[in-house]
Parts: sequence; C-alpha cells; structure tokens
Amino acid sequence: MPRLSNAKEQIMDRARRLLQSHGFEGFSYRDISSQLGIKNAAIHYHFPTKSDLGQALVEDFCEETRQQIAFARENLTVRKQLDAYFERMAQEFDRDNSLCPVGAMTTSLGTISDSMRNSLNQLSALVVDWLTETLEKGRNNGDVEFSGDARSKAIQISAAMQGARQLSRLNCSNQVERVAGQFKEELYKEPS
Amino acid sequence: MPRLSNAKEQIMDRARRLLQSHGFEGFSYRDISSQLGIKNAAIHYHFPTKSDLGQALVEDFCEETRQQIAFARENLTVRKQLDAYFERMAQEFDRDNSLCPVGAMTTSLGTISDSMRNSLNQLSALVVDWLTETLEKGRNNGDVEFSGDARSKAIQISAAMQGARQLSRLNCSNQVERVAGQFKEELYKEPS
DNA sequence: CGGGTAACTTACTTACATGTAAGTTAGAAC
DNA sequence: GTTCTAACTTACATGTAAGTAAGTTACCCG
Repeated sequence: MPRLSNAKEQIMDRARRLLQSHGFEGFSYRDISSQLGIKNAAIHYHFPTKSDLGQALVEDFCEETRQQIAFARENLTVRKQLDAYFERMAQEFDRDNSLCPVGAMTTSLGTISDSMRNSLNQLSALVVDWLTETLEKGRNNGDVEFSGDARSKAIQISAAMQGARQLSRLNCSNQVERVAGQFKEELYKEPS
Repeated sequence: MPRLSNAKEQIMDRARRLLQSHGFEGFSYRDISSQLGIKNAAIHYHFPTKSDLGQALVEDFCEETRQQIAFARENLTVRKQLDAYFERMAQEFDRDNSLCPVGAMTTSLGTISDSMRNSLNQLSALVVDWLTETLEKGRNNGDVEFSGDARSKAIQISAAMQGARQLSRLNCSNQVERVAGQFKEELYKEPS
C-alpha cells in the first residue's frame, strides 16, 4: 500500500466534490476513504471531526473567492468582472454539476457548528458585497444599467445564480447560462 | 393512549415542515413519531418506506400548486398574479423559515426514487410554465415590461426566489421580499 | 355480543455513521 | 543503524436510521 503523497489535499478535494453534489450530510468519511483507498480513521487523523473538515472546506472556498475578487477588482472593468462571475458560475456547473457551497449547505444549517455557519455567512457576504460595489460603480460610469438599490440587485443576482444551479441539476440542462444571459441582456442594454 | 384522529394527515404535515427546513435526508421517522407521540412503526404502516412518504409529499405540493395556479389564472390580472406569487414566497418563508420543496431536495437528487424526482420536476415545471405564460401575456398587454425571452425571465425569477429563501435562512433576514421588490420595480417600471 | 379489520405497538434485524484508542510502518534525522 | 515521529491501520464503541414481523387494541358491523 503506497501512502498518499498529499493526503490532506486529496481528502479535501474529494470532500469538496461530495459536498457540492450531495450536501454536507450527504457524504460520509467512508465515501472519501473508499475513493482514495485509505481507511476511515486516516481521515480522522487529518480532520478529527467532520465539523473540522467542513470548516476547512468553507474556509477554502472563502479564500479562493477572496482571491478571485481581489484579482477582478484590480484588473478588470465592471463588465468584464460581471462577465467573469457569470462565466465562472456556468463553468463550475458544467464541470461536475456542482452546487454552490452556500446552496449545498442550506439544509444543514440547523446541525453545523457555529464557526462553519459563520464562515458560510462570510462567503455569501463576500460575493454580495463585491457585486454591490461593482454594480454601483458600473451604474455610475455607465457600464451597466439597472433600477433600484444596488445591494438589492446584488442579492437578486446571487440568489438567482444559486437557484439556477439547483434547477439545472433537477432538469438536467444548464440553466445557469440562460439566467446569466438574461441578466446580461438587462444590465448591458445600452452598449457602453 | 388516545389514537390520532387523522394520523396520515398529521404525519404528512410534520414531514412537510421537516422536509422544508432540513431536507429529505435531514429528518427521520423518529423526528415525526416523537413529535406526534406515536411509534416509528406507526408511520411505516401509513408509508411503508420513506420514499413513499416523500412521493406523497411532493405530489401534495404539486396538487396545491396546480390549484393556486388555476385560481390565479382564472381570477387575477397579470400583475395581481405576479404579486400573489411574490407574496406567497415571502409569507411562506416568514411563517417558518421554510425552503421551497425543490430547493430542499437538491442535495438529495442522487438518492431519491425516479418517481419522486419526476414529480419534483413536474412541480418545478408547473411554476416555470405558468410564469412564462403570465409574463408573456403581461408583456403583450402592457402590464409588465422586460427584455428577452419570457421563459428565460421566468426561470430567472423562480431561481432567484428559491435562492433568496436559502440566503435568508443563512443570514437570518427575509431577503425574499427584497428580491421580490427588486423584480417588481423592474417589471412594473411603467405604470399600467 | 362476537368477529373481523384498521391502526397501531413491541421487538427485532441490518446497515451505516461518527468517533476513539491502541498498535504499526515508513522514512527522516542524527 | 537506531530512534523519533507523522501518517497511517486495526479493532472497537456508540448511536441512529430504515425497515420487518408478529402481536395487540379499538371499534364498527352484523
């Protein structure tokens, strides 16, 4: 039995996929260990409790999102930032039919640890805050067009993306692109 | 021990609440039986397998939705129909922080029976079809305003409502009304 | 009032999930 | 080459879920 070179990473990678397709309570250490050819207890060595694993996963999502947002903010115009966001949502779904982390955890909100819930909240806020800021900026410089409060629009968009990924899994077709396309048509009505 | 007068209904009522707050795999027969003061096996008498219970629940949702749509179609103007839909989403959430059935089941799609999945699909299609038809009708008679394909708009709206209920549970505030308000502002821009 | 059936309870099986404790092995470090 | 430790495995404990079979009770019907 050759040992895994980077067990922790491999465990998190599997857990991540399982989380995004079956939810937090929808997978077990067994699912992970059997896929990696190791034993259950090996996972407990790296993540003593499932809550520890979940916490690590959500923090990972946060970090990744933070980096993507930081990059977008510094390097892209408003429209390119929004395009990249829509594109990422569609691609993530296309790759493996995955849910967004927040959507995948909503049914588990009652059972997860406070710290996990907190990180999830941060993750959601990260996206909404960035969207709000970007939409506002775009409206000011004429890049995008929409009515009402920028934060309301941001919440509307992020909720729709989350829901679209779920609906897409149900009827086996990528509605993410379709919903994104609808938003783009509305936001970009007047060519910049 | 006084027997329950209408056990089947009471079981379904409890199951429905549990489903919409914890997901299909997030509750057990034990949760229901303890709440009703009966034994686990009593539920198995009415619903031999959990799949039978789930099936009954989803079909119930379908029936209820069909009736609401039929009533709306026959008695309400386009704007009143949409208002009623938005209102219902917000109220359902306000009442008990519940998820919409489709949203509550997305993480279980891999494990539920084909017939359940099928009914869920029907439920989702019911709403989207009605929304599509209503939006199209409204655009033709000037009640509502939006750009692009009516079905895309319908999917966008229903996905956003589903997502909004989930986000609302996460950050403990009713974002459903907010998102609905944003849609209304956009759809009703020109007073009819 | 006696019997049959619907609606249960009791008691059990099987399977699986989380988690712990103690023992084992591979490899780096000296 | 021995030793120390990280990274495991083996074995077990506990809890809980789904489901079944057989027995029990309440009640309506003739």
